[in-house]
Parts: sequence; C-alpha cells; structure tokens
Amino acid sequence: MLVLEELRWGMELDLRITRKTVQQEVVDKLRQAILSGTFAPGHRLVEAELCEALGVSRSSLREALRGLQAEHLIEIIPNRGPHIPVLTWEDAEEIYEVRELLEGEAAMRCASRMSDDDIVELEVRLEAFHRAARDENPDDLAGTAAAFYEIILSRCGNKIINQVLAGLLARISYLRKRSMSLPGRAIKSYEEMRAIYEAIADRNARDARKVAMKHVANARAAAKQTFPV
Amino acid sequence: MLVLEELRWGMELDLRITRKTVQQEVVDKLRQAILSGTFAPGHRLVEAELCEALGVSRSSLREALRGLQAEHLIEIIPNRGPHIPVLTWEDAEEIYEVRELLEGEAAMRCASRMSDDDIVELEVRLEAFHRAARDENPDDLAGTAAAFYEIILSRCGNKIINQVLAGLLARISYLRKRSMSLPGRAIKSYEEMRAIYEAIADRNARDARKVAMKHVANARAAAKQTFPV
DNA sequence: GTCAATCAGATTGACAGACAATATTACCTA
DNA sequence: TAGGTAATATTGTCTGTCAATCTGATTGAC
Repeated sequence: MLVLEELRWGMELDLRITRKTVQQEVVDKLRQAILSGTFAPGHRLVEAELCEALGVSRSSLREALRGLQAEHLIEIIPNRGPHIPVLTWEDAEEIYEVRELLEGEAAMRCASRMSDDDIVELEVRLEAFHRAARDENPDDLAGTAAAFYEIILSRCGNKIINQVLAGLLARISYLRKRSMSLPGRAIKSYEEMRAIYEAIADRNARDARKVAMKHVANARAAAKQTFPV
Repeated sequence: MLVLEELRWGMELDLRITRKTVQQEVVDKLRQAILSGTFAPGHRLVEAELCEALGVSRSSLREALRGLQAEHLIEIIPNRGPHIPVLTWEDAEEIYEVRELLEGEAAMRCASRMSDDDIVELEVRLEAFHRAARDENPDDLAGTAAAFYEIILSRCGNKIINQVLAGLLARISYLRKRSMSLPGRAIKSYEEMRAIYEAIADRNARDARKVAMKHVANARAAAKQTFPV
C-alpha cells in the first residue's frame, strides 16, 4: 500500500510539473515568438491564423491574448483585433529611465547580499557574454546577456523588482537586440557589465548602483541611435 | 448583452467615443470590486456565480479573468480557478521598497517640471485629504489620497512610472486602507504629504525625493503594524 | 481622373451548449 | 475516528452560431 501511495505521489508530481493548460502553452509560445521578433512591430495577429498555426480553439487563443495584452506585449483594439505595438522613442526612453532606477537598485542590493558562490557564477556568465561579444556571435548575445542579468535580478532580494523589470525588458526586446548589434556596442557593453561585476565582487554597493545606472544610460544612448529620425 | 444593444440606439454618438466591449466592462467592474475590498483575500471566484452576477457569458468572463491575472489582481490555479491572492508581509514589503524608489523619483521630477497651475491643484487636493483626515471620515480617505497622488504621478513626465505604480498600489490596496485607519495615521500621513507638496512648490527636487521616500517608508511601517504576527 | 458612396467579404465580439478532466464534498465502511 | 469511495461541483476546452464592425474593391457621379 505504501509503495502504491508513493507511486501515486510520484506520478502526480511529474504531471504537476508537466501539466500545463492549453492556454498557458499558447501564452508561452506567443510570448517567445514576440520576444524573438517573429512578428514585426505593427503586425496584425489574426485569430483564425493563430488558431490554425497553434492548433487550438478560439476560446483558448483569445484567453491567451488577453493575458499578453495585460503584459503590454500586444495591443488589442476593439473590433480590429490584436497587433504588435509600435514603440515610440518617447515610450522607450521612459522605460529606460525606470530601468536605470530599478537595475541600479538591484545591483546595489546584490553588492551587499550576494553569496560568494553567486559571484563566481556571475563571472562565469559574464565571460560567456564576453565570448559572444568578442566572436561577433549575434545569436548568443541576447541569451548570454540575459543570463548575466538573470542572476543579478534573482539575487537582489526583491522579487517585485525582478517582475517589473521583466515586463519592461519584454517591451523593448526588439530595440535591445537591434542596438546590441551596433558596431562596438557589444564589447562596450561587456566592459560596463564587467564594472558591475567588479563593484559587486568588491561589495561596494554605492559603486554597483552607479555603474549599473551608467550601463543602462549607455544602453539607452545606443538604442536611440538605432531609431530613425 | 441585450441591454447594451438597446441603449446604443438612443445614444449612438455618445457611446461611439466611449464604446467599451463587454469584456472591458467586466474587467473594470471586477477590478473595482477587488480594489474596494468586496472580496476578502483568499476568496474563491466561481465562474458561474460571476457570470450570473454580471450577466455575461463564460467566454467574456474568462477573458476578463486572464487580464486580471496578468495584473496580479487575482491568481488562477489550473483546475481550481481564480481567487484573491493572500499577500504575505514579505511580498508587501518588497512592493513598498519599489514604491519608495518610484514615488521618490516621481516627486523629484514634479519639483522641476510641474506647472504653477498644477501646484495649485495639488494643494487643493492636499487640503481635501486634510479635511477627510481631520474629520475622521474613512470613506473619503482613500479617494482623496488617491487624487493627490494621481496628479503627482500623471505630471511626473513618465507614464511608465505611473503604470508600474498603479499595478503595485492595486496589489496592496487592502493593506493601505487598513493601515490608513490606524489611530493618528491619517493625520500623520497628511503632514508627510504636505511636506511633499511644499518641496515641490519650492522647486526643491532633492527634498521632494527625500520626503516622498520617507512618506512611503512610514506608510510601510504603519502597514506592518496591521499585520498579524 | 478623382472623390464619394456603396456593397461584399473578412474579422472580431459575444453567446450557448457540450463534454472530459479535475477538484471538492458527502458518505460509508472498517 | 480514519480512510477510502462515490456523488457532485467546477474548470478547461472545443464547436458552432450570429450580429456588429472593419476592410477593400467596385461603382457611379462630377
């Protein structure tokens, strides 16, 4: 009997991890597609097409779309349907301003509370980004950079900062990818990230905030360059 | 909804501007209900009941719920449905920390960019809150306080700050209302808000940030008191 | 040729109903 | 009383339907 109980537990656990509702899978798939730039800004998403492509019913799709709308990943105009929002530079700039505040805060907190093991891991990820930047490997740039930030945001001791920033970063993913491909920007970015790492490793909270804010400010300047007048 | 259809006949012009989908109205109604504390934390929202109460179909309701979920106003557990989240003190504290950053920033920006007319309006709203606080009128406290903040957030020159803060404030509305009712807290709160007003009126950006951050810190301390051990 | 009005097709908003999968409750037995 | 089982409630998902609205093209007048 006990064995059976344990088996049942085990199976339920497995299933509970894998068990996703159709709606959740649709959200994940669409989010990934949007973040990876599959849809150009302004692109209209037609329900029937998405249903066909994803193999789900309209109900499930529409529920997923409402979620993405609340995340600001898509806009939905009544009777016209959803589309990928076109970001104005004004909007992007405001997002960078908030990023500056929150990422500065996160870095500062990491300087005083990150474990030594985490700092080692941080350098590992930093150097992974370095390789991608040095080898001009644009496919790996976004992923390795995200891995670097991920550890900072997840260790800053405030889940809300992480949550809010994730939402903001999603809205400018297109812009970030484009600006990271500017000649020299990746390697410059590496140097700034190295400065963040070193301030954290030195446990220097004030510097960590300063260089992290400076990093975002530079990223903003780079992004502005990619904007047509 | 049939009622809506009939109404549109009579006021076609009016509604063409304000035209809202059923789904949007459901989101608004539910959001208001949640913010006003109609549902206690932990309360389960049953689809059938809400459909009945709101007079809408399950499709419309479920789409609305997905939106509220993305706003963190409700949580939805697969196969168990939506419920009002129970906020832990840890979560609330992290929200207050981010509020401190963002509201400080907003106040600072207002000090340098608010118009003289806006400053007059700010004092008007400040005194409206004063009356509610002095007269121990708990029904007006939340509304007048919100009106005071509203003008600061909408004039700070950054819509994202406003957006993010609105999301965060929604998640602790219950807590705020409770702590505002602590004996003496409302009047103390007024004094802090007056300090914010004066710093902005003096065009003193540094002070505006400082007192605004202090105000949030005090609000956090008051909120903590209302938390059971 | 340009502009406006009109019309057909495409698309969305909303509803109802159905059914299986899952969770919750009530009940029963040992 | 504890533990298991059956009955009920609730959710997840799909299908089909219909009206309202938007889009694009055609037509007609000037």
